[in-house]
Amino acid sequence: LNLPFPSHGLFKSTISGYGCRSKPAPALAPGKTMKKQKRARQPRFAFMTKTEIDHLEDGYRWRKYGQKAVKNSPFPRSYYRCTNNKCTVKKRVERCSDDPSVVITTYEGQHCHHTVTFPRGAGAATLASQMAFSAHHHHLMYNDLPALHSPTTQNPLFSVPAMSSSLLQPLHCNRQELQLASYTTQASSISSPGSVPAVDKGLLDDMVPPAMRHG
DNA sequence: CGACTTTGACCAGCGC
DNA sequence: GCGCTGGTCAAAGTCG
Repeated sequence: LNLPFPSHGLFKSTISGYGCRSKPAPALAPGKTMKKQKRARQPRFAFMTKTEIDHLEDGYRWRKYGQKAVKNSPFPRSYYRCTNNKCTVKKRVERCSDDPSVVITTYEGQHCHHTVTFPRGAGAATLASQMAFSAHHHHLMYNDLPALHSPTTQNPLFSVPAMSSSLLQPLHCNRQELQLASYTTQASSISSPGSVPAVDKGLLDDMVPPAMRHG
């Protein structure tokens, strides 16, 4: 699934000092690793989901590789990597410090494969995956969060003609980069087997790619 | 036993 | 230069 995430002017990539690391260098002492190296930055996008579930199932398998307490937030941030060894996509999951019911998921990179499976059936594509796809489809996600420290973030950033206003609500957190939009969803609608996602069919049809809908 | 999570340590970038 | 912070590693632990 090679989704291009165009770097919109507003979201001009400004990732600097972003952590990178290579394999341990042989010359290093045991237990010591070369932590970071310059690496081509990956496209990033994030979305907020109002849910009690920390780790939303999005059709991919993720392995957690770290968790850190972050400044200005009482909630830890979790780091996940796609378990596909050819896929370098990562995601960070944290809760909004202002609204603990809001989970902020930041994806970095692009999957080089399709979703591994939808355990609850292809028709039960999770809302998270819909969000992720929609991010690309409507170009509405906030790419490269650090770039959002722009004065323009004082106002709502997005108009989303394809989505109902009941699904997309402005959200105001004390973190600048979070003064964006959020999807309001029901956690139960995400995780309940066989339940209908909190989107109407027309919207779902618009959000979920054919490859995710078959079956 | 393999896949996954937890957790402390390590390291680079950045601001002062 | 130093301390803070974020991102990652990797060993140990947990689970099915």
